[in-house]
Amino acid sequence: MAGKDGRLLRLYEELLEQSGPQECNKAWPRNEKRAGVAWAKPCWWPADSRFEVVVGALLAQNTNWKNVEKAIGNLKDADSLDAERIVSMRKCSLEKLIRPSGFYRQKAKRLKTLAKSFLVFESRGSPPSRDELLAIDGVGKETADSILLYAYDIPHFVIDAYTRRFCKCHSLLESKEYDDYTSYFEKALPRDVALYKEYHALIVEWGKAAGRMKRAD
DNA sequence: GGCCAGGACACCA
DNA sequence: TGGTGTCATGGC
Repeated sequence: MAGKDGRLLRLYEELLEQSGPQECNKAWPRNEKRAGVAWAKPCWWPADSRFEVVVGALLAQNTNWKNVEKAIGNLKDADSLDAERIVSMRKCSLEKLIRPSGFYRQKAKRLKTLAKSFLVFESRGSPPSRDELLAIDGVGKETADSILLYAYDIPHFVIDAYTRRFCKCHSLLESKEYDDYTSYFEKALPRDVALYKEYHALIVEWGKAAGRMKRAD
């Protein structure tokens, strides 16, 4: 572990001890219909398929996860949580289904574009690169890293509002640059998908608990 | 009624 | 390059 930030690892161990593992290692059935990279369901990220992770990553932008769950629930109820269905359905119909997630007009347009790209990645049988994701309208760095880590098991540490808050609270780092956080975490931690998922999940749960405590004051 | 929540992008100086 | 406005719902 030479060269790695011991403090970040110690904080990880503390969170793990306090909250327990957020992500189990159990391999789930490969339930993707199409060819592609093997899909093992991540337990912490609530999704039944790779495409559901992709949809969740986009819909979660600047909104509460409960609103995302409602939108995804609507898609499931309409039997429309499927890339081909989303590509082919009318935009106004998609808007109605994802309305609870907020910014629904913008997200419906972007979701259709993302679903089209998803089909390309699946049909060629290889995961997207980060640059390919970033070239898609509505996919920024956080969304791209969430998709790579949770949908494709590619080690990119996800920097979200909770991660920034965690770094600030523990006086680790404070910056406006996304890449500053990325390089901090990825230099300090061993490059490991399970570790990245678990650490991010623990940070999110830490952030939610901190938020609840703050509101209770 | 106001604030916040697992962002991204366009526009302007 | 940095700041600001826009997109919008739902829970507390």
